[in-house]
Amino acid sequence: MLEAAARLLERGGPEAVTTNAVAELAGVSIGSLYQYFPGRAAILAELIRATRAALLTDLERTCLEVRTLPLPQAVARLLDVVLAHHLARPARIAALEALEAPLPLAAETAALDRRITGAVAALLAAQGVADPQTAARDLAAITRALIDTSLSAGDLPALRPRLERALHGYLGL
Amino acid sequence: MLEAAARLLERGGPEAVTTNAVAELAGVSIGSLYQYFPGRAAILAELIRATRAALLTDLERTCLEVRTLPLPQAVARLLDVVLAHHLARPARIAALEALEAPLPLAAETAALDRRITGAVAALLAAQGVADPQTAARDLAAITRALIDTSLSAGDLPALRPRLERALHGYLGL
Amino acid sequence: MLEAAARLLERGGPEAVTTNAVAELAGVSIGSLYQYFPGRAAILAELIRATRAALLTDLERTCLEVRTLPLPQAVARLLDVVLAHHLARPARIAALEALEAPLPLAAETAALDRRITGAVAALLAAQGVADPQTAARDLAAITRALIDTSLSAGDLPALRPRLERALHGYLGL
Amino acid sequence: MLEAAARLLERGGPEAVTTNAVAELAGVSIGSLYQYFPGRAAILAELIRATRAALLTDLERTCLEVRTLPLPQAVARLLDVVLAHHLARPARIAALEALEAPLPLAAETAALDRRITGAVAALLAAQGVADPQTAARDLAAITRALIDTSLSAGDLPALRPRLERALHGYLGL
DNA sequence: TATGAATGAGGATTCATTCAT
DNA sequence: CATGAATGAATCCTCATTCAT
Repeated sequence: MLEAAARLLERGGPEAVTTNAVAELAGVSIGSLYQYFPGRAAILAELIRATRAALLTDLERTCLEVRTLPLPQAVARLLDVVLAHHLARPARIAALEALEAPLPLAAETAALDRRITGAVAALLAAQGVADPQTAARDLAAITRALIDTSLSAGDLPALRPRLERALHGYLGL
Repeated sequence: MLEAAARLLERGGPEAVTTNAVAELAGVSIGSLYQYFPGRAAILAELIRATRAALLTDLERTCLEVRTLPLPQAVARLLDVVLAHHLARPARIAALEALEAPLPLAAETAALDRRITGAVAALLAAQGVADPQTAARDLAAITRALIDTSLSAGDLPALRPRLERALHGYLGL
Repeated sequence: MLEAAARLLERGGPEAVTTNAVAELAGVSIGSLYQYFPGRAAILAELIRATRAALLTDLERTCLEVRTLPLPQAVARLLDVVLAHHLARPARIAALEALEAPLPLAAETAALDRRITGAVAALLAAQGVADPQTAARDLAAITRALIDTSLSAGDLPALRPRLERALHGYLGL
Repeated sequence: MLEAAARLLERGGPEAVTTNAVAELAGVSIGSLYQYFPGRAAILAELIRATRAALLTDLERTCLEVRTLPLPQAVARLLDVVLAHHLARPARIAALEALEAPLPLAAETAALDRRITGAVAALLAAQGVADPQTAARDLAAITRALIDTSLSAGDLPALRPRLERALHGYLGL
């Protein structure tokens, strides 16, 4: 059912994710849908949460692994993870991000966000970066933005060096 | 009527922009609304187009003015324009950007986008930047992304130096 | 539309009063129904209110008229009014009364109720009846109850003397 | 399960008595519920029937006991029984009565009703009351009505003398 | 040109009931 | 016998759009 919701979101935006459409595409009845989710909002929320949780898992592990590397290499490794995350299901991630802005993020998802930013911020702090919280947030924003544009322009493969230039510039490397 | 639609969009997101709500807030009848716009989608499209056109006007003029300046100063001047554009009505611009992603951009708006990117690209080309089209697109994406995060984090005033670091880094300055 | 709702209520009880059924029987679209009533509950509430208001009008006038009559005659005149009220649309009144118990009476309807009881209580007080508020309430309850039973037993025409015996007994006449 | 249904009925009215809610509150599965009752309506019907049967048992016994007493005392004894019946679970009885009006009384319940009325009618007939069937019905209606109003007004304790005045008046005592 | 009442397709949600395990 | 996941008809309600005045 989440898979169905994600597919509808990719194809037609948030408005296409109707409870009936999700149920039909998932091959279940609306009744069943409501046995697993309290409502439409919960489906979208869970979609966001699950995606975030997947990224967090990968990112936290990597942050630990690269803690002792020089900053440029550490950044490169984090980029590997994030780019892989987006490349797995490009349209889906983009659509979910567009969804988040207006939505009042569920408590648990907000917590995941804080943990993601926190993990990166800890890494930056250990490397002597000033205001690591803000830096982590900014780097994430830049990364997401360039991935999204490249995605719709179709030149994701060539993005990497441009993205690294921006991030290194931000970090003063 | 566009003003009414914009206000509703800021307050309640896309779902709040119903034809009836727009008509009421604008102080006209729905009948009249449909005499000026063929439908709900057209209102949103025009809202995007008008905002884009305003930015284009400012940017094109500035691009001409800074053509002979060294790149860092030129970038600084363009940033002045873009930041002013966002600061005038922060919530509105953010909401409109969130709106664009799923929407199939109208032909005219797409053309405006191309002119905006083109103007900046011409400037970059004149300064010897490689692949100026892509660079213009990327710089715009970075700028938008950092403005949006800073907006929701509430530290827009302190954004400028961080943003310039990222852009300079991207341009290899 | 209220007429349609009332008819459905008579025939099939509260559960038969669905918004779609009301609209269809009234010969309008559901959309129109929602332009005149904020929701299903409002239709039922208005039905009760209107019926109460009609009774109040008749009863208040009669209370003034009979103020100087001896109590037995006054009671007889009030009974005329109440019986006429029920006989006009017997099933409807009964159904509405069954509806009221669980419903959280709207403020305005509760006010009407108080005015009805108040008018009768004033009359009783003027005649030296003890605890006129409670007496007014009790007399109304007895009257309603006997009308309802007689209605479903089909012997309304013969009810009058029995009803008067009960009321006179209550009042100690 | 009947107990659960009754509790739900008291708390939230007929609409709160959903099959799922009954099953959950009773601590059984819906599947089991449907092994004991053919459907939702049957639960409500049985609730009414059981309550009626309990009253019938008490009333029939009492009718026999008071057969030789003078009418006022006999009435007082019957009132003892009926008032005790309501006072045991005031909200439940009131809710059940509200439920009966629209419902098509099951055959067995209607039979119970006839036996209740019949028992009282026999008593009245033995005391020379005219039209004992109708009288029994009317007395029951008056009693129920005054109990209900007093219940919602919260002055049940003080009801007795008022109720007896009405009943005695009806019976011409 | 302006109005706004009317329309009805479509969306979210509930709940009585079934049936495979 | 018991279970409870699955079903889908039915309900309330919204909102884009039309059209007679």
